[in-house]
Amino acid sequence: MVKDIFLSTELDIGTLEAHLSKRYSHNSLLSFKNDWNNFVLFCQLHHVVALPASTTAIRIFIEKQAKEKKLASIKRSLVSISNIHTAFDFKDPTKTAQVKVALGKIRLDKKDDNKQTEGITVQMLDKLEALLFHSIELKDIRDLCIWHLMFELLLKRGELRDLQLDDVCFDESNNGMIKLQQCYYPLSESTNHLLSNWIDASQIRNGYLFRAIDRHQNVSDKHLNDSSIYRVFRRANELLNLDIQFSGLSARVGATKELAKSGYSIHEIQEMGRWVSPAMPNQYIGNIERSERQKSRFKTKKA
DNA sequence: CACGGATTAGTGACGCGGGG
DNA sequence: CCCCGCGTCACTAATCCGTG
Repeated sequence: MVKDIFLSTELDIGTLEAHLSKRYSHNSLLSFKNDWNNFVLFCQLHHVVALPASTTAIRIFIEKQAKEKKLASIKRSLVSISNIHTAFDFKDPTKTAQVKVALGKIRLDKKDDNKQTEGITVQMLDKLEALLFHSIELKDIRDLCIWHLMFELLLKRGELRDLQLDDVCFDESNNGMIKLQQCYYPLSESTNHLLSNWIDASQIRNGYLFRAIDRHQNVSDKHLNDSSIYRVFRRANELLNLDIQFSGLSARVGATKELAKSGYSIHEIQEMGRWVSPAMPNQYIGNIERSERQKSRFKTKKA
């Protein structure tokens, strides 16, 4: 019986996908699968039924999970369990008051357990430029361009990865622009220069804008891998000799904070960063805003 | 405007490939 | 045979959007 494989901790993505009514992306399916197998294992250890699971079993499960997992992971595992119950037409055991209360407690305990990516600052970018500006190594030219471009355009990792040479264009005054989602984003003079350097040096004529380079300076024709973009930022860490850890989102986070400091409104930043909602820019600059409010209150008091 | 649900990002392990 | 830069895999965690 098909249900057996759902109770075996050996559920695979294909079987799972076949039983879900909605289509999901690969990563989502991967997560559902892992979460579910994890839950089944728990049920086996405690000799309780996983499908359908009792609401008490779910509660004890998440309370145990909370000891080692982040809140985001627990929330997602509830979603996974919910999905599989729905797929088999069982009543959803995660939607009960008992589970909600337990999750609420966990939420309070883990209020600040999600750490935010470290942002890269203008000063750091300047220093990187000073370090590598005269280098003729292809990799140096590429990475320097990536750091600046991602910062200036608030690019996500995936957006950088998918950029094509055709997305680079020039206005009447020969100023560089990048096309993203049908919009044109102008580049600063210095970033424009770094980009031209890269295009000249790499001799890319078409296709993906940023690509892998092996140590013999051979430029691949495929796009730069997600992991590689992450490594490009970790390289910035090493070059700057910093304690903090950068990641593929560092330019986006750093630029958001920098823009807020320069007086841009949340709405403007949201548009620049192509966020659909202002929630994320709000989160990134939340601390700055609060501290600014504190400062201004201090000023008025003094005056 | 908090939260539920879905997607994307982070990250170590491992392996590849070819010049030294 | 080693090494470097990268791609792939496999997983966890953070981001992000719609909605009520």
